[in-house]
Amino acid sequence: MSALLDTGRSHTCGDLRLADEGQRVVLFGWVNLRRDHGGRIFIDLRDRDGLTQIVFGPDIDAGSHAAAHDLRGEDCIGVAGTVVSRAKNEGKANPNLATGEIEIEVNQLEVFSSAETPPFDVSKDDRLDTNEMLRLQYRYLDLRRPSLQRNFILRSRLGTLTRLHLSDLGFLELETPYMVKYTPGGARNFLVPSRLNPGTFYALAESPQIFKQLFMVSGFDKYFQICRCFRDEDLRNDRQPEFTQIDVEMSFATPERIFDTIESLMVRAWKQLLAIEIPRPFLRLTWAEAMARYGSDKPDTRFGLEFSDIGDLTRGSGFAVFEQAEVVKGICMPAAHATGYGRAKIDKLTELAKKRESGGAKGLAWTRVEPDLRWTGGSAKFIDEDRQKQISARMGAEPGSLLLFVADDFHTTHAVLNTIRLHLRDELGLVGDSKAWNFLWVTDFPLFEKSDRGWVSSHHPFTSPRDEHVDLLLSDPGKVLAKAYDLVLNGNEIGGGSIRIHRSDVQAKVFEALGMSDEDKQTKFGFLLDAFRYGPPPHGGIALGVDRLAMLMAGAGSLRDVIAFPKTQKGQDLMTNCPNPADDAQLAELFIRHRPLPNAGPAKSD
RNA sequence: GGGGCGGUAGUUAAGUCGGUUAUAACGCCGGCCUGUCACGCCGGAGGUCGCGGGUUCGAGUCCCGUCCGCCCCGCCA
Repeated sequence: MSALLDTGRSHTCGDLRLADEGQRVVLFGWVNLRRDHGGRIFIDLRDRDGLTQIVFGPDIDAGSHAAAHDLRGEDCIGVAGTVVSRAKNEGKANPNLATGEIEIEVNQLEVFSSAETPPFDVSKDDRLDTNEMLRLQYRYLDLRRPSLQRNFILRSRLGTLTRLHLSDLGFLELETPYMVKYTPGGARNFLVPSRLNPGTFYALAESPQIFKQLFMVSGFDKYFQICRCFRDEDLRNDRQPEFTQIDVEMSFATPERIFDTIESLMVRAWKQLLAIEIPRPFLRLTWAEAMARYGSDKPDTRFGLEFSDIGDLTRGSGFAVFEQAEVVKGICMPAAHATGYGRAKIDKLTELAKKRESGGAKGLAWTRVEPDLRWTGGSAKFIDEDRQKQISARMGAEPGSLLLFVADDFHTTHAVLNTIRLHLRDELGLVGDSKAWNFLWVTDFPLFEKSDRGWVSSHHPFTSPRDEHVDLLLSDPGKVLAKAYDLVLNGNEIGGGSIRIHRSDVQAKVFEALGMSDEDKQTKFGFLLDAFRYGPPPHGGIALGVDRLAMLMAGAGSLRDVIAFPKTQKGQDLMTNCPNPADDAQLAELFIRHRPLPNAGPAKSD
């Protein structure tokens, strides 16, 4: 039996202040750091709320003092004692601690459990520089660190606030299945074999998309859910195989009504969780404009270096590189940054521009701008002076500016200049310690994208085209714009959605444009098409990535720092050693035959 | 599927041109210490240099293969 446990905790380790002096308190927590001076032992006691210094001495309580000698880092203990002012107690306040003006003189110590020496230093929290493999293997210890605890406390509050806010606005939180019908196309699914139906599979839901639309058909006109989604694609720093989204759908929606809902949620979250006021309405850019000015559908609008289209000015210049290209665009580096940007750095940029993963330009043209806006160096000798001045003026150049050009097809030019622009952002520290939060709606995405298998949906096949483009669906699918939108924050896509199709004739045309056979439609989405025969309301919605939101709000460097038990880049959980092989009996029950693998073993065996 | 970076003590890292017993800091263990807060002082233990093979008189170092981690491209309706 534990006396202290029965008494109960009176305060957390972040609670106590000078005003509490003289109180008898009970604290529970972990030994963070221990400073043993012989006759005085100081311990920083840690819980998720903070640190409190506790003091042991033979004159305070001989038994506790003796026992404290054997305490070690990460022991879990309970203490009872008196709150005293450090100043009055021949000590000094610690300005680095919220509780730094007081300490607890302990006269009752109980060791709930002692800890082995941890594999890494839990108390050192300033840099999470331990090998991430080890951190993930001992995730429960990693999660004891205050910086990670802060992230998860923030994340928890974001969820609570979202539920409150959307409920206030009249939304219902409804659940949809995670085990759903397998429909190939789109993101790769995780499959779950069905024992009761041998040879068949469920898929783990990659999104609640179709079900939330059916909720609209059912008349639950405002729905939301904070739900998990599963996609069997390769991982990235900001991509995990299972992730959480705030899923929202509204009947009788317009894009503006959805923007209003989401903007109010974001503003409230930033205000309550970060004490930051975000101005409304958020900036809006059409997809075409975003591509033209930034070469990206998720532009970072915290800094300039926007593109200039100079195709019309280079026509007839005689400079083959420019003349033979479909699109000629440039970025103007202001003199302040261009000074000291020497030939070596320009060569590095050229190298970057040529890399396949940057977009693979044939080269990077450049020049410097003179006081009279004429050029020197680089491409100067290929362009006559009149054109030089015109281009300089178009690009907003000043004396000393460095101009960078890419001339290629539409896709390559924009992709490469986008890479260059983001590279310059990081290299020149253009956003640096900026506390800017630039929210942006990107609207009017193309409905379809060209792929090697023909036209495919940019968003998903239930996305509504703009009304005036319905007639183009079959005649000129590439020109059709969608009632689709993304929410972008500082260059990160944090959400996306659309107004959906609710008219079966329009849906039929979209399926046709996508080259889906009648059979295909019926097997994959028959139930949805059926549902739409019974008075579906016009509707639309959006999904926000909770993990990315939490990552940005917390200032975390990786999605893994806001997911409690994340997977590695190979999709493994190093703590539980998952995924792992299933035994033959279970496989037999599922009618799955075990075949020897080419080269692979279990997750990790040593 | 492709490109790049990395793996040395419990942790973080150094390790030159291939050459003596593989270093340092922190942590850990023992001792001393009544005002520290990254406490201090004295002493000590701790290594399959990711793994396998090769070159060499000799490999942490060079070569080949392989595993794992991270970042990026493809992929993510």
